Amino acid sequence: MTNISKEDYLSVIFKHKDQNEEIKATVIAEMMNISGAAVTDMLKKLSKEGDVKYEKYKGIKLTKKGENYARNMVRRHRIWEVFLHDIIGVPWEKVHDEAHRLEHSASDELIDRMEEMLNFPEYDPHGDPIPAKNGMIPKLRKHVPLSCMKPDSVCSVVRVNDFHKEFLNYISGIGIKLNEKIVVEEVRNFDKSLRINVNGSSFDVSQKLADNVFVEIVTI
Amino acid sequence: MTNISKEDYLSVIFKHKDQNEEIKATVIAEMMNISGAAVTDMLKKLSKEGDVKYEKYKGIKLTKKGENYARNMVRRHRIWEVFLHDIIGVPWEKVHDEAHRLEHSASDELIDRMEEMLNFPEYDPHGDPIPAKNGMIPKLRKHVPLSCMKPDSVCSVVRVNDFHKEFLNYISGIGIKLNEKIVVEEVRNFDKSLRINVNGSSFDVSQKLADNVFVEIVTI
DNA sequence: GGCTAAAGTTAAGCGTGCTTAAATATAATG
DNA sequence: CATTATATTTAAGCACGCTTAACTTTAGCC
Repeated sequence: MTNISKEDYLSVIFKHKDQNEEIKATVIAEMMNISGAAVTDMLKKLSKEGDVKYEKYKGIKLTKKGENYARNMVRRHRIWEVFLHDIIGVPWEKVHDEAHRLEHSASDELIDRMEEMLNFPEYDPHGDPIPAKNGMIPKLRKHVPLSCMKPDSVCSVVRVNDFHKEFLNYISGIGIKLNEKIVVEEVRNFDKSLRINVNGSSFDVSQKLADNVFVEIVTI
Repeated sequence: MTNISKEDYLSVIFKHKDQNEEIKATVIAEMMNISGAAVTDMLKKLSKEGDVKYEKYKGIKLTKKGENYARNMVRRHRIWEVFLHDIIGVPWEKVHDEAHRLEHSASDELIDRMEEMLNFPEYDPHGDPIPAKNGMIPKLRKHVPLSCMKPDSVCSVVRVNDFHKEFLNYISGIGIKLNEKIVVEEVRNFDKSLRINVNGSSFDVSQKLADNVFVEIVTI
């Protein structure tokens, strides 16, 4: 098993933990765009190497070892993201893919040096927390999807999902960025679309969009 | 054939051109630390893809296509080297390996952006020329190995070979760096070792070392 | 020119990470 | 609880980039 594949599998399993309880093989396959058979295959190898605890038809769980490995990969990825974004000026929507390619290649030494240059950032450009070298993961401010907000409330962007490039491109185009203030002007019940005001300009956004922007409530 | 392997083969062939005429399969094998059989194998594939002109037992030559590909890889590598060295502060002797891992992963866009940040450098940290986006390769100043210098002559470092980490580490330890002035104080005929003065301090260096430091003559 | 050493090639095989198709286990539903 | 749908696993096979061992060509030397 080459490291890059292993790293990708472990990262996917690790990142999923934030959201649900135990990841399904199907989900891994989907996230990585590979067949289910490939997942079963790799799980056996990862299990043999002690990175996941895995029993046929039962469940998939990172071992302590696997979790450490994965957390470090997420760390590497997110430090690259900040570096690319803040230092090199790579635009929001391109940061993820670029970082994904680079995260496997840099030495830990280089990652640490970049982290230092960046002054030990706690969050990546999408608002996701960056695990520290010692394993600590910064807490996120309490946040809800923008789609939950009521009319005439005000909120501030804490995190955005980075699954979809077009989405990131679009929202950055209308001025949404981390810590940006959003005023919810109107919520339409029939389709849950919202009229929001960002930095003085108003835009209509779908519920789907609002589902993927997470905000801290400023005024209800 | 995955890109990374192809890229390595083409780079090795390309870089060799500076020195000799036509590269031998044995040399490729040595440089890449693989068997001769693997080289033959890959040459067939590269030939089929039109990157090298290759005839059994005859010779190995890059096609125009292969040369463009290779030149771009060398470009990528050397821009990474400058970036790592100048921006991130990676020490001289670690720059090559780190860049080698990264050169396969970055997008061309990122490379261009880094080049711009660096103000379109012409030489990498070892003094090797960086091919421009349009394919132009900066000329090197006229230079000779330090080992050719006569006693009481003065020279300036133009380029160093970057094959060996310990070597780079050692020479940087005694103050040798690009454009540094070196005064040759003494040359011993029996072993061709030299006593040189760098930045006020004197050191004895072997011929072997001096063979790998290339200098421009200031005073004969 | 003939012989040997060196260089290069072929053949067979291996580990990796996939694939598809078929088999089997689990979950969901009436 | 039986049946169907879904999830997972197995089996067979493939492309890749290697390896070693055996073979062939070329180059160097007398």
